[in-house]
Amino acid sequence: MAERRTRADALNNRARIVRAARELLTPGAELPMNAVAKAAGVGQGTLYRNFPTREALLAEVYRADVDQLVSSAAPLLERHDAATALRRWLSDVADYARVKRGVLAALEPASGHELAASATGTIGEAIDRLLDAGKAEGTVRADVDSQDVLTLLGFLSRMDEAEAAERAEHLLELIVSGVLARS
Amino acid sequence: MAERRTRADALNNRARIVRAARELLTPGAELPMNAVAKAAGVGQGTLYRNFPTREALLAEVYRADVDQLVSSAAPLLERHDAATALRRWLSDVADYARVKRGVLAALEPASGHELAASATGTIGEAIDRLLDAGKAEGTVRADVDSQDVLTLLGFLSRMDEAEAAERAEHLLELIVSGVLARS
DNA sequence: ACCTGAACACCGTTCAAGT
DNA sequence: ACCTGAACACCGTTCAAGT
Repeated sequence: MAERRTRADALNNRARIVRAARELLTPGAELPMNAVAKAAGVGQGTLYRNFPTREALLAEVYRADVDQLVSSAAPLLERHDAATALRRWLSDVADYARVKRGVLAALEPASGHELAASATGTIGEAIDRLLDAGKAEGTVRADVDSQDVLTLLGFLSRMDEAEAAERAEHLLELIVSGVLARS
Repeated sequence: MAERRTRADALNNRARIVRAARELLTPGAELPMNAVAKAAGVGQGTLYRNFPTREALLAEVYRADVDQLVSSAAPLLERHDAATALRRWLSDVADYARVKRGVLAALEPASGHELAASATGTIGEAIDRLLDAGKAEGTVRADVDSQDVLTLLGFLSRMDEAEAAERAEHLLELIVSGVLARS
């Protein structure tokens, strides 16, 4: 079981791919795979071995941001009732998604394929903690799971920029309202 | 203002394009524009003059179906309270969207571009009638409009087949729950 | 007036050949 | 063991040339 040493150039390439992707992701944010490889100065094959799908690449680019969102859930739960904490946390996530388009879409586990490893796990767990607290309070519907919420957030983050600016906040309010229990 | 006569071959081509598109749209339902032109036996230019966007083409393909959905709203409102009518109608639409993927996505007016003419108009009006009846009853949130509902339905209809089969119904229930007023 | 289809400018992805 | 980049098989869209 000796830890296989990864070659230094391989590590280096991976880092450069992630950095290049981050730099290419800005406003309207298309992200052609070929463009990433070129900007990173690697062959397309290298890109694909490191990141078999665009989602895998995006998940890595946004890992730090996502970790921060995940860890912001616990403090909210300490200071507020669960319904409020949930509402605020989702609002934060939506704000974040508005500037960094495609984050949630990358995290949302696309039907067939394996739940994209740790990132999806932890963000799913954060949502579950919020939902569970709300269910214990009786303020969140018992039949809602983190999967539902992630899917709905994924929808919002796929809206194009203009539409999101106008409507995302209001739609999130409707979604939250649907997740909360009738009183 | 004399009505300009359209050439018979042009009318014919348009009809063949629509028919070809309908036949190509089946299960997993990709719809390459080139494939439509080829199947219709016309040049790509002809396709593009008749239907500048894929959405325009889809809207035409599904016009009859959409008309039927639109006209099914009124009878529901006669027989049920508005909340029930809304719920049933949305459920019908979702069922329909599950077999004919992409219908709603075609109708949802994409941010910038002009509301795709009559179809969007009438389906929007059908939703508004349901919502207005609900608002009069006090069972629908006052701040919801048909635009919101169409956007949310559009999301659902863009899920891939496997995910839709598993989750669409439940997600629709959450959405309806969000649209209804707190009691 | 309307049509055709070659042509252009892109994609994502693979894989033989190199080091 | 890892890399490169040419090559393949697609897209959507345009526009010169035809009828």
